[in-house]
Amino acid sequence: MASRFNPLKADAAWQKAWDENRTFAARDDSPKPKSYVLEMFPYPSGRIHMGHVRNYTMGDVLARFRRMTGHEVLHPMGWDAFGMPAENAAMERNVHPGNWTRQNIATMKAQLKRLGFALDWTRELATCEPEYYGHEQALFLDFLEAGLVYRKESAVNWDPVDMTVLANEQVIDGRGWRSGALIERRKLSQWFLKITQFADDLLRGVQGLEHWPDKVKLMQENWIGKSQGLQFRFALAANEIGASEVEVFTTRPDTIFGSSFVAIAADHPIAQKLAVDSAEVQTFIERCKQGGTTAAELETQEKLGFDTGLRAVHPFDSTLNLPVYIANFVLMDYGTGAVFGVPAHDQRDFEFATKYALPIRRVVSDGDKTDPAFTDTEAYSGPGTLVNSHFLDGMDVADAKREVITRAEAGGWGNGQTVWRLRDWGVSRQRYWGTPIPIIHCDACGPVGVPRDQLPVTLPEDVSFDVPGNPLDRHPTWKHVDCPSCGAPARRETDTLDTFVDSSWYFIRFASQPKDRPFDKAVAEQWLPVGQYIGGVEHAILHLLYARFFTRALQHIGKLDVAEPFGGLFTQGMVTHETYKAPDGRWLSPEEVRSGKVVETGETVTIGRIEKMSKSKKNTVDPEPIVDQYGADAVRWFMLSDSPPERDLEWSENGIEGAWRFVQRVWRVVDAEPSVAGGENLELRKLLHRTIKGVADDVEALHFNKAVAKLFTLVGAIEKAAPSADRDAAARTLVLLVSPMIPHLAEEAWVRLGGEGLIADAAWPEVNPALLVDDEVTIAVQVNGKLRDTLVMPKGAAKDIIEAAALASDKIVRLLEGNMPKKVIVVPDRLVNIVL
RNA sequence: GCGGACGUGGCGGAACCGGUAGACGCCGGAGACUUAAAAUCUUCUGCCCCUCGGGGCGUGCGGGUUCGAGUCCCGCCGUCCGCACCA
Repeated sequence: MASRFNPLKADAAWQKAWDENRTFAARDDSPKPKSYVLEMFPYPSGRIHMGHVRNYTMGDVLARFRRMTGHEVLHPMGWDAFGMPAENAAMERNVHPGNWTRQNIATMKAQLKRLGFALDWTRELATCEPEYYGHEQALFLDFLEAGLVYRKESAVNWDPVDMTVLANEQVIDGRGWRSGALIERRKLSQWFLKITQFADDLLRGVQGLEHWPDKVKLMQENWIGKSQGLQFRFALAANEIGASEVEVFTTRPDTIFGSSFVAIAADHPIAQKLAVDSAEVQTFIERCKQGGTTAAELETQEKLGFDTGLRAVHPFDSTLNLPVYIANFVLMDYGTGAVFGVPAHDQRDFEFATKYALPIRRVVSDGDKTDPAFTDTEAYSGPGTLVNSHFLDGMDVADAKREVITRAEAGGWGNGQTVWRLRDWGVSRQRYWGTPIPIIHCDACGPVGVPRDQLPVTLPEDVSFDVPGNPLDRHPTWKHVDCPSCGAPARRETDTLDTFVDSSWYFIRFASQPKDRPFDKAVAEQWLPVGQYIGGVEHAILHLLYARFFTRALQHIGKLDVAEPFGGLFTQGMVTHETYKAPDGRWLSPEEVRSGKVVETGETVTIGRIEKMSKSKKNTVDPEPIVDQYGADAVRWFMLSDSPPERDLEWSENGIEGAWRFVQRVWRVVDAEPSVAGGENLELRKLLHRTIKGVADDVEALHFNKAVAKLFTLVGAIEKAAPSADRDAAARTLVLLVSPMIPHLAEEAWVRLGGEGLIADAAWPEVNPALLVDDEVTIAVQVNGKLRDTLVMPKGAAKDIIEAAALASDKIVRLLEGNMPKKVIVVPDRLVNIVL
């Protein structure tokens, strides 16, 4: 008798069975080939959202599939548990960040469990626990000892009301996002990690990441931003402030004879010196600092310059003196904070020179124009031959660059130089809810590392958030300690580490978690690198770059012999939903809307763009009630259907309904009475084997939507097939094929079919290659490239036989009207094209 | 501005290496079962002509290469993403 699959009962029962059997616990000592599947661990914000569900479903399918294909799979889960939201909650609701976070973790863990993910919960970790961050502190000290950590004064965004440092994203129109206070630039002593020391390695390493999306690789390359050129000094003509030279960096030393000015940043030391005695300079510098740094503002912002009266002497022609300007477009923190301007060959310089009537001199010919007078309306920055450049004339750009660098080095006034866009990583945060930086400041000894036997430096629990500022800093006792070096009274560092540090090595700790050290080298190396890492593109730059840096830094100090942490990377698309607005302009949630009307008031709703689910637009769908209603399998199936995983998936009621129907269809197929009739069905058997092969290939390539389509086709074919032994076999195999995607139903069906053990431990079905080849093929018959007929022929039929058959077809005979074709093209097993 | 991705029915999307465009799903139409509904099943469903045979058009637009182009080349248009005064 046909029954229905009841996810309410099945989900919980099988989740319990997997738990009790420790089915998904990864064994370090397994002889099987190892496979590490990892999704980016979540921030415990409160509840699981659809983005998590999609992300973890994809990883789960791959993890389960890898298990079926004979791998020992590590598929762990943990919590990126430090960060600002916990402190915000503490301030708003007077709860302790730790309680708030741990409560969220408990909630979200329960939610994840209800989706039946094949996770190794024995390795669960939370970055906010001393068992994790204590080891991070040890790594920090390792890096400190290895010279990879240093302390430097650095400007920060300071909110004077909240008395805290803000990230750039938290500064909106120059004001603190929370307090609304005008933000000050303050200089604070901060800790930095020397990521720039690895800039070249990180850049070169990108090339080797074959299983990363090109897009992400490119973003990393651009972020690292390598520029090669010449750094050199201009001598300055005698002047009142006693500056003798100004150093500039250029990627176009070849154009040196086209330079007509030097420009320095507003905060360049020379500008600062000039400002001391000049109100005019002070005013100009102030003006430069105004104006935002947003894209739109920069686009429209005028190039401003101030002629300092200083004159720079051209290194190759001492009779040539270039005016030195302070300019608002020169950045102090890139290169040397000073540039020389070549208006003919740089658009920005061109605009500046036009505005201040500076000479524009052509030194690179674009092929036909060689005249020094430059009359074009925009700069020419393409390739060409040097002209009007003395000894460089006739060289191409690359040769001229080399020549100038050689001469500069020989003359002792400059050097070939590589400049990076990448900055060292400032990791100090003036916050409570983060990893305490294990440093003690002593007046006599300076900053001293906390002795290893005193780790972890734990966060004090008794803190209050009713006053703005860093609770660690105003804690009555916590920071008062003795210097480990000289014993004098000293102060603890009260800054904590950027949470990106926490996520820079968690994947290593997952692979190996001894109590007494961050990880065991040999064990971690068995699992690493992560075979497949899955997460959102929003982490394409920072997290992935920091994790790559950390791994290389660990390799550098000999702790781990792995260069790249993530062998394969996949960035999945977002889950989106339509947005709705009431007539008064407020956003409406999907539950408030039915058939274009506001449920309560009957007002007409404006349907807006399809956007990423977000609380502010109210277009979120909470996964939990959906799981309640349809079960985990339907939700999982929907997450995999239709949209390619790298693209956005639009949540829809119809979509989840369709997924639910599919789950029940599979159940009905399996639930059918076994055949007693026997008999065979070769077509079905062939389709089955094509599907085994196809689904495996698709899952391996993360093309879940294609795998889903193939499974739909197979289910449809089984439904239509008359009872036979082949049909029974197909139904049984189907259960194996869908088991990575809808594992609860698969377990339930496995029992019903008399399968042994858990299907989670079953092997992926074998493909019979003989069944993948067809002995008959359909051949398209075209006339002048247009399809006119099809023929069914034995596979591998000879060309002349196919041609004869095509020409003999009724339709073709009619179309030919007795004419001879000019040409007949035959592609064996594919098509015939008759050209008239 | 620089860099990148993409553009296929009403919708999400398939289409290996240039070889039958629209698989599969959703929506929609018609029908079966039912007192009725739900569920389920059958069937149709790119557009336009047409007398049932069939014909024409069709992968953002305009060209080109080819026996043959969604796929390759050139030029446009549009959407999205990243970076951004980077010397």
